[in-house]
Amino acid sequence: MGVTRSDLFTEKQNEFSKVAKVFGHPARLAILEYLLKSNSCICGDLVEELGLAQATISQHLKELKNAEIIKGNIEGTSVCYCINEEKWYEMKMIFNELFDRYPNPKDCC
Amino acid sequence: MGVTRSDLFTEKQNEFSKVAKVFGHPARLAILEYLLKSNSCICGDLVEELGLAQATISQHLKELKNAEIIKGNIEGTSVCYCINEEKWYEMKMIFNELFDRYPNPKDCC
DNA sequence: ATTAAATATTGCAATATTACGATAAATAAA
DNA sequence: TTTATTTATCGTAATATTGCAATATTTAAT
Repeated sequence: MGVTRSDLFTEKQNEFSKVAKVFGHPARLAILEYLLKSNSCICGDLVEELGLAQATISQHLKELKNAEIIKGNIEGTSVCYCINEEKWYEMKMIFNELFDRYPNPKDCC
Repeated sequence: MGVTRSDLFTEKQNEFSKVAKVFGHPARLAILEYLLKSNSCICGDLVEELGLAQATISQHLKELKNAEIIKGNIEGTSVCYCINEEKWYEMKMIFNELFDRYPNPKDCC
């Protein structure tokens, strides 16, 4: 066993968790924060900045791209990465939708 | 190797990713959503509701509790779980802090 | 055409996560 | 005290993730 039972959950729950999982690694957060302050960068910048191996950075970039959180534009031999604006706002929205569902006043045990 | 290089990242990044990781499984989202609508519940409710084994639910509850996202109060033979209000608002805040860091107007590649 | 530069992919080892049956622990009810 | 109820923990198997060296791929420059 040991395989996530996606069949038991809603499409929304599976989608949300997939996005959240991308935030669930400090290297990917560091990449996003670097992109937030620099607007765009190439893989090599991140290798220098973060101190992880090039292959590792590339892998994290791939996951961020798969989740559509970032976009990559080929520019010569390098790839210029930046945050995907649409997805960013969509994420902001769905996270807030969740956070705002907390009942107020609450009545806890 | 294969062990996360927490030493390379900031305390904030490591903490944030730890919280995000908890959101990164549909079962835990389902648990939180159930708690949001019912205000409180016991482990058995979730076993029925979600269809995962009791041991599995208990494990997910443990992770949610470790992350301080939920609290558990012993009531007889059962444990009443509910959302930790303080942590909930704290999470809302730190996620929004991240999302709001997106530069506008942006200048992408 | 060669060489250089940048990124992606492959292959592998280490570690972490997920799931569940079995069992333990703790309290309530009889 | 015995039994029932509820949750936690243990043990284990399957799967997923992380990291990096080595290599492949792609385009630019010479």
